[in-house]
Amino acid sequence: MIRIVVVDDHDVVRKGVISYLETEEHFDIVGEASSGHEGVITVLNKRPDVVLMDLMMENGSGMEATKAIKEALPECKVIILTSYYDDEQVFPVLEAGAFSYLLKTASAEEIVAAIEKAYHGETVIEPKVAHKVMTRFHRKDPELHEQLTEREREVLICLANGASNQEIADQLFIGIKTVKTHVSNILRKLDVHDRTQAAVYAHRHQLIKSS
Amino acid sequence: MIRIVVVDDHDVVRKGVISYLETEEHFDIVGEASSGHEGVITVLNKRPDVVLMDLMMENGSGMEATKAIKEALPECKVIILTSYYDDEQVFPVLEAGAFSYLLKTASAEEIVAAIEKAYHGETVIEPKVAHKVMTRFHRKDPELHEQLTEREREVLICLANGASNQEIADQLFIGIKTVKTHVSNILRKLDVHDRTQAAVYAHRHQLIKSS
DNA sequence: TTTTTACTCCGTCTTTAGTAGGAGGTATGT
DNA sequence: ACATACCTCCTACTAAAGACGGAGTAAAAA
Repeated sequence: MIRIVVVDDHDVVRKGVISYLETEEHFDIVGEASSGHEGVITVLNKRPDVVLMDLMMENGSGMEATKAIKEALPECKVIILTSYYDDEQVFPVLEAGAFSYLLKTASAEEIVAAIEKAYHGETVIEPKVAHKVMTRFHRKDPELHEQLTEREREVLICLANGASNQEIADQLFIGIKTVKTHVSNILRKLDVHDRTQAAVYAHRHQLIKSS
Repeated sequence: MIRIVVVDDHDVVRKGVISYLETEEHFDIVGEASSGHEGVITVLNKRPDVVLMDLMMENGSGMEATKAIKEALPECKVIILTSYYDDEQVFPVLEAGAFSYLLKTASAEEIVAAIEKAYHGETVIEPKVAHKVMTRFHRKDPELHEQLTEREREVLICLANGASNQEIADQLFIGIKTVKTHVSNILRKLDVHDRTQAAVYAHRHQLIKSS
């Protein structure tokens, strides 16, 4: 089952796409949203495998939503489904983390195929823009946590098990001040704003086994 | 591969048990410790499937360690391997979360079998005490998070995605004071001390998909 | 109807977390 | 000899989290 969320502010389009996708037995539409902001919340709660995202929406752009989703759920594939081809939009949204880029003129079969391919890690780009893209997006960004030192990794593991700074200090036999230094460095390197997000990061990236 | 940690303050016993267990190809001794306190840390970091735990240890009892492990990693099976049969000890340690209870007089084959059974969810209790136990430990404790209200669950999901109180307030369209109230109630109901532990709880119990 | 539960919000207080910047020690490699 | 990276600890500050107690509302259950 491929878990899917559809984000489009045009109700008719959204409902239509959904009802069609539902005819596919191995698709599971776990959520829908009518704005980028709603979309992010829905995606965070439902944690789908694939997101179908409209680029041009009234309140809250699909681009920002894509960026937010990509940051929070790097494994989640966002497929941009846009009304028209715009050179200005393509690259920013791909940089934002979009996985595939389709036009709404695509056939239903093409969209189904794109979802399946995305699920298996294969990108589909509209032919018109494909060649412009192929060159630039084969660099996978290095996992952020690879920047961490050994000690920082140890601290992160304790932190991600729910330990307070004082408890980490006790477990690693260092001062709480030192722990704070490490934590600050971890937060900076992982690009998160507090320890809870760092703990979430650790669990999402399986630095900690979750079950 | 069954991942195992051995905790025993008697070096000879510990080393002996380990070297025997290592002859089993499908066993992976991922850690060892010589005290309950060390044991907890090792288990949290290594996250084994099964823990062999001595009950009577000098510094830090196996009972407290068992309790700590069970709280942090409910899926981790702790097998108590004790020197003698003591009515006073059996029930507390089983209540603390021990999964099986063996005497050190057990044969190596019995221990191996107990590990394999524990891994597959089957409890082994020393015959002498088995009948006393069978009656009392078939109640599975209710998942703590079932006590949460709908709203609290929503808050927990946001929290476990790394949101601050203010961000939760914005997402749910309520005041930050209200969020604080909910968070306090969540912490109490989940029996944790801060939001990071609550986030960890949510990920461990799969209230949030972790990947 | 009364009671209970859930959700909302408030003020006050204490503790913890996190930032910023500096600083000394120890490796390690250039 | 020098530079770099890491680990350690420090002070001082600000912001956030959390505890505690109180309180109003609405809906559901007794």
